[in-house]
Amino acid sequence: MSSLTSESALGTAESLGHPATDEIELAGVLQALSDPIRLRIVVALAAGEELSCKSIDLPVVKSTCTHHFRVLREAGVIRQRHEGTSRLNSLRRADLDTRFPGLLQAVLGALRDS
Amino acid sequence: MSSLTSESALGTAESLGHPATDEIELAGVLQALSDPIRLRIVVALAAGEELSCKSIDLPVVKSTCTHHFRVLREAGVIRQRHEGTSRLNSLRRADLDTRFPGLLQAVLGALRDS
DNA sequence: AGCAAGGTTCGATGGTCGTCGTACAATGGT
DNA sequence: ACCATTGTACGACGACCATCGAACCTTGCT
Repeated sequence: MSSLTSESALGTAESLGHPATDEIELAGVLQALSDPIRLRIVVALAAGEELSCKSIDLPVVKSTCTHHFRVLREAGVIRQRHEGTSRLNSLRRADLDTRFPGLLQAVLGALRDS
Repeated sequence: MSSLTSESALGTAESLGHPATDEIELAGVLQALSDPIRLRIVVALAAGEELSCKSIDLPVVKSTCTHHFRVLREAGVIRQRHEGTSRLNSLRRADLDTRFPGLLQAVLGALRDS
């Protein structure tokens, strides 16, 4: 299912299962973005700053939070890295723009209105 | 679940549960587009012509086909109308562009490469 | 009237998803 | 050393989803 099998996705120092840019799949990204909670996460990250899971307040418990961040990470939407006890998340904006030009911008634009 | 309760969505002459333009929801559209078979349908309709269900050949049986077209219709991605014994489908391109500018174009662009 | 073609409806099935709670792990401060 | 903080892992549960087959409906043709 996951297709996180490439070297670049798993091996390197600090990463935990990020797909390479050219491995990001459209259906996967759309799927990942089709959940309201995950859309909120993306909106929060759209400002550009790295945010810990806890700093985005969501109406779900911790373990569910972990789940949503993992879905976004495995789809290639966000990047996660460890920093002390927390995990910092950021949007893979450049990677997404490379792979699917205009997509993220369109989604964020649609989100700004609502 | 469906939120297809408005007058404009259900009542009129030829329509069967199309959401009004301003009722189209982003998460619903993304969800609808997150299935490979439905993406194939969208690609086929992107040329601009109305197509019957049968004229798009998909690796599923009829009833599954009906299911996918309904998902796309209820999400506001396509429009369906009766014509004789068949049902003609078309992309709601203008409506989607109004509601989520650039989104459809980005998706279609991403699809063209793959 | 009879029939073929194109779609829908319904029930069933197996798989995935979102959610939770509990237990666990890692880090940093006191 | 202890503990609080932050997050993960795992198991469970209910809901939803994609798929199929069979029965049915509608339209158009002969």
